[in-house]
Amino acid sequence: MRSKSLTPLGETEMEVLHHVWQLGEATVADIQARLLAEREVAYTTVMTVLRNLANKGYLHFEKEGKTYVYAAARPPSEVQHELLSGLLDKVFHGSASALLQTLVQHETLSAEERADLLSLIQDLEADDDPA
Amino acid sequence: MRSKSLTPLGETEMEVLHHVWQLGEATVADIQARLLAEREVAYTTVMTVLRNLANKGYLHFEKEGKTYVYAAARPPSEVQHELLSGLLDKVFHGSASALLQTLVQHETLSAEERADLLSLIQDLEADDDPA
DNA sequence: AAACAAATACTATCTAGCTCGTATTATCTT
DNA sequence: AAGATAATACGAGCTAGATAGTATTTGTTT
Repeated sequence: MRSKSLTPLGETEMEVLHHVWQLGEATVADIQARLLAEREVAYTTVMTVLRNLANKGYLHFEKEGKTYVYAAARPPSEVQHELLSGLLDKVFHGSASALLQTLVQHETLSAEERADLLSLIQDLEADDDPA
Repeated sequence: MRSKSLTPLGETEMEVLHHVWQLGEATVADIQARLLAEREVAYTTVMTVLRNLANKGYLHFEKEGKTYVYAAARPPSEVQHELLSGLLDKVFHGSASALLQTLVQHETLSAEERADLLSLIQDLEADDDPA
Protein backbone atom coordinates (compact mmCIF):
# COMPACT_ATOMS: atom_id res chain seq x y z
CA MET A 1 0.00 0.00 0.00
CA ARG A 2 1.11 3.51 -0.61
CA SER A 3 1.53 6.13 2.04
CA LYS A 4 -1.80 7.83 2.29
CA SER A 5 -0.61 11.25 3.09
CA LEU A 6 1.67 13.72 1.43
CA THR A 7 3.59 13.66 4.70
CA PRO A 8 4.43 10.95 7.18
CA LEU A 9 3.23 13.13 10.04
CA GLY A 10 -0.09 14.60 11.01
CA GLU A 11 -0.59 18.16 12.10
CA THR A 12 -0.90 17.43 15.80
CA GLU A 13 2.16 15.25 15.61
CA MET A 14 4.12 18.08 14.05
CA GLU A 15 2.95 20.48 16.72
CA VAL A 16 3.96 18.13 19.50
CA LEU A 17 7.30 17.50 17.86
CA HIS A 18 8.03 21.21 17.80
CA HIS A 19 7.26 21.50 21.48
CA VAL A 20 9.56 18.64 22.35
CA TRP A 21 12.30 20.16 20.24
CA GLN A 22 11.93 23.46 22.02
CA LEU A 23 11.85 21.95 25.45
CA GLY A 24 14.67 19.50 24.90
CA GLU A 25 13.07 17.05 27.27
CA ALA A 26 9.39 16.82 27.95
CA THR A 27 6.80 14.83 29.81
CA VAL A 28 3.22 14.31 28.74
CA ALA A 29 2.19 16.99 31.20
CA ASP A 30 4.72 19.46 29.80
CA ILE A 31 3.42 19.04 26.30
CA GLN A 32 -0.19 19.15 27.32
CA ALA A 33 0.45 22.41 29.15
CA ARG A 34 1.93 23.90 25.99
CA LEU A 35 -0.95 22.71 23.86
CA LEU A 36 -3.57 23.91 26.31
CA ALA A 37 -2.34 27.44 25.73
CA GLU A 38 -3.79 27.07 22.26
CA ARG A 39 -6.65 24.64 22.50
CA GLU A 40 -8.40 21.93 24.49
CA VAL A 41 -6.72 18.59 24.48
CA ALA A 42 -6.93 15.61 26.82
CA TYR A 43 -3.93 14.32 28.67
CA THR A 44 -4.44 10.90 27.17
CA THR A 45 -4.47 12.33 23.68
CA VAL A 46 -1.07 13.86 24.21
CA MET A 47 0.12 10.57 25.61
CA THR A 48 -0.98 8.73 22.50
CA VAL A 49 0.63 11.21 20.14
CA LEU A 50 3.91 11.07 22.02
CA ARG A 51 3.88 7.29 21.96
CA ASN A 52 3.16 7.27 18.25
CA LEU A 53 5.99 9.68 17.55
CA ALA A 54 8.30 7.43 19.52
CA ASN A 55 7.09 4.37 17.60
CA LYS A 56 7.82 6.17 14.35
CA GLY A 57 11.32 6.95 15.49
CA TYR A 58 11.00 10.68 15.89
CA LEU A 59 11.28 10.59 19.67
CA HIS A 60 12.84 8.36 22.25
CA PHE A 61 11.99 8.19 25.90
CA GLU A 62 13.18 6.93 29.22
CA LYS A 63 11.30 6.24 32.37
CA GLU A 64 12.14 8.45 35.30
CA GLY A 65 10.32 7.12 38.30
CA LYS A 66 6.85 6.49 37.00
CA THR A 67 7.08 9.13 34.30
CA TYR A 68 8.15 8.89 30.71
CA VAL A 69 10.44 11.64 29.58
CA TYR A 70 10.57 12.19 25.85
CA ALA A 71 13.30 13.78 23.76
CA ALA A 72 14.15 14.10 20.08
CA ALA A 73 15.56 11.00 18.50
CA ARG A 74 16.56 12.81 15.33
CA PRO A 75 17.76 16.35 14.80
CA PRO A 76 14.98 18.76 13.85
CA SER A 77 16.82 19.88 10.74
CA GLU A 78 16.87 16.31 9.50
CA VAL A 79 13.15 15.88 10.01
CA GLN A 80 12.39 19.22 8.43
CA HIS A 81 14.46 18.30 5.45
CA GLU A 82 12.71 14.98 5.14
CA LEU A 83 9.34 16.68 5.05
CA LEU A 84 10.46 19.37 2.65
CA SER A 85 12.02 16.81 0.41
CA GLY A 86 8.79 14.86 0.26
CA LEU A 87 6.88 17.94 -0.77
CA LEU A 88 9.53 18.81 -3.31
CA ASP A 89 9.10 15.44 -4.99
CA LYS A 90 5.37 15.11 -4.79
CA VAL A 91 4.24 18.67 -5.41
CA PHE A 92 7.07 20.06 -7.53
CA HIS A 93 8.21 16.82 -9.15
CA GLY A 94 11.65 17.29 -7.72
CA SER A 95 12.31 20.69 -9.20
CA ALA A 96 13.99 22.62 -6.43
CA SER A 97 14.17 25.72 -8.54
CA ALA A 98 10.42 25.62 -9.19
CA LEU A 99 9.86 25.36 -5.46
CA LEU A 100 12.23 28.19 -4.73
CA GLN A 101 10.66 30.33 -7.34
CA THR A 102 7.21 29.78 -5.89
CA LEU A 103 8.52 30.67 -2.51
CA VAL A 104 10.39 33.84 -3.30
CA GLN A 105 7.58 35.05 -5.49
CA HIS A 106 4.82 34.59 -2.98
CA GLU A 107 6.37 34.87 0.43
CA THR A 108 7.69 38.08 1.75
CA LEU A 109 11.38 37.99 2.48
CA SER A 110 12.94 40.74 4.49
CA ALA A 111 15.97 42.51 3.08
CA GLU A 112 18.00 40.63 5.62
CA GLU A 113 16.59 37.27 4.61
CA ARG A 114 17.30 38.01 1.00
CA ALA A 115 20.86 38.94 1.83
CA ASP A 116 21.32 35.73 3.83
CA LEU A 117 19.95 33.68 1.03
CA LEU A 118 22.14 35.35 -1.54
CA SER A 119 25.28 34.60 0.39
CA LEU A 120 24.05 31.07 0.98
CA ILE A 121 23.78 30.52 -2.73
CA GLN A 122 27.04 32.24 -3.45
CA ASP A 123 28.72 29.95 -0.96
CA LEU A 124 27.38 27.00 -2.90
CA GLU A 125 28.90 28.39 -6.05
CA ALA A 126 32.20 28.56 -4.30
CA ASP A 127 32.05 24.94 -3.15
CA ASP A 128 31.16 23.74 -6.53
CA ASP A 129 33.57 25.79 -8.50
CA PRO A 130 36.56 26.28 -6.27
CA ALA A 131 38.41 28.54 -8.65
CA MET B 1 -11.94 19.87 14.54
CA ARG B 2 -8.51 20.49 13.19
CA SER B 3 -7.29 19.47 9.80
CA LYS B 4 -5.82 16.04 10.29
CA SER B 5 -3.04 16.21 7.85
CA LEU B 6 -0.13 18.47 7.21
CA THR B 7 -1.64 18.91 3.78
CA PRO B 8 -5.18 19.13 2.47
CA LEU B 9 -4.42 16.54 -0.19
CA GLY B 10 -3.42 12.92 -0.12
CA GLU B 11 -0.68 11.45 -2.20
CA THR B 12 -2.92 9.81 -4.76
CA GLU B 13 -4.92 12.99 -5.06
CA MET B 14 -1.75 14.93 -5.79
CA GLU B 15 -0.71 12.41 -8.39
CA VAL B 16 -4.05 12.60 -10.13
CA LEU B 17 -4.00 16.36 -10.00
CA HIS B 18 -0.65 16.44 -11.75
CA HIS B 19 -1.97 14.23 -14.51
CA VAL B 20 -4.99 16.42 -15.06
CA TRP B 21 -2.78 19.50 -15.15
CA GLN B 22 -0.58 17.90 -17.75
CA LEU B 23 -3.43 16.70 -19.89
CA GLY B 24 -5.47 19.85 -19.68
CA GLU B 25 -8.68 17.87 -19.89
CA ALA B 26 -9.07 14.32 -18.77
CA THR B 27 -11.60 11.56 -18.37
CA VAL B 28 -11.49 8.85 -15.76
CA ALA B 29 -10.11 6.49 -18.37
CA ASP B 30 -7.36 8.95 -19.33
CA ILE B 31 -6.17 9.23 -15.77
CA GLN B 32 -6.42 5.55 -15.09
CA ALA B 33 -4.30 4.87 -18.16
CA ARG B 34 -1.62 7.22 -16.84
CA LEU B 35 -1.68 5.67 -13.40
CA LEU B 36 -1.60 2.12 -14.74
CA ALA B 37 1.80 2.90 -16.22
CA GLU B 38 3.04 3.03 -12.65
CA ARG B 39 0.83 0.75 -10.63
CA GLU B 40 -2.40 -1.18 -10.39
CA VAL B 41 -5.48 0.89 -9.76
CA ALA B 42 -9.15 0.26 -10.39
CA TYR B 43 -11.23 2.42 -12.65
CA THR B 44 -13.63 3.12 -9.84
CA THR B 45 -10.84 4.24 -7.57
CA VAL B 46 -9.79 6.86 -10.07
CA MET B 47 -13.40 7.91 -10.38
CA THR B 48 -13.66 8.45 -6.67
CA VAL B 49 -10.47 10.46 -6.46
CA LEU B 50 -11.50 12.67 -9.33
CA ARG B 51 -14.88 13.29 -7.75
CA ASN B 52 -13.27 14.14 -4.42
CA LEU B 53 -10.89 16.58 -6.05
CA ALA B 54 -13.85 18.25 -7.74
CA ASN B 55 -15.73 18.43 -4.43
CA LYS B 56 -12.73 20.11 -2.86
CA GLY B 57 -12.60 22.67 -5.60
CA TYR B 58 -9.40 21.61 -7.29
CA LEU B 59 -11.13 20.36 -10.41
CA HIS B 60 -14.30 21.10 -12.27
CA PHE B 61 -16.01 18.91 -14.77
CA GLU B 62 -18.61 18.84 -17.47
CA LYS B 63 -20.54 16.03 -18.96
CA GLU B 64 -19.85 15.21 -22.57
CA GLY B 65 -22.28 12.58 -23.67
CA LYS B 66 -22.23 10.08 -20.87
CA THR B 67 -18.71 10.93 -19.81
CA TYR B 68 -17.39 13.39 -17.28
CA VAL B 69 -14.47 15.46 -18.46
CA TYR B 70 -12.36 16.98 -15.73
CA ALA B 71 -10.11 20.01 -15.85
CA ALA B 72 -8.24 22.19 -13.39
CA ALA B 73 -10.37 24.61 -11.46
CA ARG B 74 -7.38 26.48 -10.07
CA PRO B 75 -3.98 27.20 -11.58
CA PRO B 76 -1.33 24.66 -10.57
CA SER B 77 0.98 27.38 -9.31
CA GLU B 78 -1.68 28.52 -6.90
CA VAL B 79 -2.20 25.04 -5.54
CA GLN B 80 1.51 24.44 -5.28
CA HIS B 81 1.94 27.64 -3.39
CA GLU B 82 -0.89 26.76 -1.05
CA LEU B 83 0.77 23.46 -0.20
CA LEU B 84 4.20 24.97 0.18
CA SER B 85 2.83 27.72 2.34
CA GLY B 86 1.20 25.20 4.65
CA LEU B 87 4.46 23.36 5.07
CA LEU B 88 6.29 26.61 5.63
CA ASP B 89 3.99 27.44 8.52
CA LYS B 90 3.69 24.05 10.09
CA VAL B 91 7.19 22.71 9.66
CA PHE B 92 9.29 25.86 9.60
CA HIS B 93 7.05 28.08 11.71
CA GLY B 94 6.79 30.54 8.87
CA SER B 95 10.47 31.14 8.44
CA ALA B 96 11.01 31.22 4.71
CA SER B 97 14.72 31.68 5.13
CA ALA B 98 14.95 28.58 7.31
CA LEU B 99 13.15 26.63 4.64
CA LEU B 100 15.33 28.00 1.90
CA GLN B 101 18.43 27.24 3.85
CA THR B 102 17.36 23.65 4.38
CA LEU B 103 16.67 23.33 0.72
CA VAL B 104 19.84 24.77 -0.72
CA GLN B 105 21.93 22.91 1.80
CA HIS B 106 20.47 19.50 1.12
CA GLU B 107 19.21 19.51 -2.41
CA THR B 108 21.47 19.62 -5.35
CA LEU B 109 21.03 22.65 -7.51
CA SER B 110 22.62 22.76 -10.90
CA ALA B 111 24.78 25.73 -11.76
CA GLU B 112 21.97 26.89 -13.96
CA GLU B 113 19.40 26.63 -11.22
CA ARG B 114 21.60 28.56 -8.88
CA ALA B 115 22.05 31.29 -11.46
CA ASP B 116 18.31 31.49 -12.05
CA LEU B 117 17.65 31.72 -8.38
CA LEU B 118 20.24 34.41 -7.89
CA SER B 119 18.72 36.61 -10.51
CA LEU B 120 15.29 35.92 -9.07
CA ILE B 121 16.39 37.23 -5.72
CA GLN B 122 18.22 40.12 -7.23
CA ASP B 123 15.06 41.11 -9.04
CA LEU B 124 13.26 41.17 -5.74
CA GLU B 125 15.92 43.49 -4.38
CA ALA B 126 15.29 45.80 -7.28
CA ASP B 127 11.54 45.93 -6.71
CA ASP B 128 11.94 46.62 -3.10
CA ASP B 129 14.72 49.10 -3.24
CA PRO B 130 14.29 51.02 -6.47
CA ALA B 131 17.46 53.03 -6.07
C1' DA C 1 -36.62 -0.94 -29.94
C1' DA C 2 -33.64 -4.40 -28.21
C1' DA C 3 -29.19 -5.45 -27.04
C1' DC C 4 -24.59 -3.97 -25.93
C1' DA C 5 -20.95 -1.58 -23.96
C1' DA C 6 -19.13 2.14 -21.50
C1' DA C 7 -19.56 4.99 -17.77
C1' DT C 8 -21.25 6.21 -13.48
C1' DA C 9 -23.60 5.54 -8.92
C1' DC C 10 -23.65 3.35 -4.78
C1' DT C 11 -21.72 1.10 -1.13
C1' DA C 12 -18.26 -0.82 1.55
C1' DT C 13 -13.71 -1.87 3.60
C1' DC C 14 -9.22 -0.58 5.44
C1' DT C 15 -5.66 2.33 7.57
C1' DA C 16 -3.75 6.38 9.79
C1' DG C 17 -4.23 10.07 12.56
C1' DC C 18 -6.95 12.41 16.22
C1' DT C 19 -9.38 12.22 20.20
C1' DC C 20 -10.54 10.70 24.70
C1' DG C 21 -12.71 7.80 28.66
C1' DT C 22 -12.04 4.27 31.99
C1' DA C 23 -9.23 1.03 34.26
C1' DT C 24 -5.01 -0.02 36.27
C1' DT C 25 -0.55 0.61 38.15
C1' DA C 26 3.04 2.70 40.53
C1' DT C 27 5.08 6.05 43.49
C1' DC C 28 4.84 8.94 47.47
C1' DT C 29 2.92 10.39 51.85
C1' DT C 30 1.59 9.66 56.45
C1' DA D 1 0.65 -0.58 55.18
C1' DA D 2 -3.15 2.08 53.65
C1' DG D 3 -4.56 5.89 51.09
C1' DA D 4 -3.99 9.44 47.86
C1' DT D 5 -2.28 10.91 43.64
C1' DA D 6 -0.12 11.00 39.37
C1' DA D 7 0.87 8.56 35.41
C1' DT D 8 0.21 5.06 32.20
C1' DA D 9 -2.27 1.21 29.78
C1' DC D 10 -5.97 -0.21 27.16
C1' DG D 11 -9.53 0.22 24.26
C1' DA D 12 -12.70 2.59 21.42
C1' DG D 13 -14.92 5.89 18.15
C1' DC D 14 -14.49 9.19 14.36
C1' DT D 15 -12.87 11.17 9.90
C1' DA D 16 -10.32 11.39 5.70
C1' DG D 17 -8.04 9.28 2.15
C1' DA D 18 -7.31 5.02 -0.64
C1' DT D 19 -9.20 1.26 -2.76
C1' DA D 20 -12.45 -1.39 -5.25
C1' DG D 21 -16.74 -4.53 -6.21
C1' DT D 22 -21.45 -4.64 -7.81
C1' DA D 23 -25.49 -2.52 -9.56
C1' DT D 24 -27.49 0.72 -12.51
C1' DT D 25 -27.84 4.03 -15.96
C1' DT D 26 -27.17 5.84 -20.44
C1' DG D 27 -25.54 6.44 -24.95
C1' DT D 28 -24.94 3.71 -29.12
C1' DT D 29 -25.44 0.22 -32.52
C1' DT D 30 -28.04 -2.69 -35.36
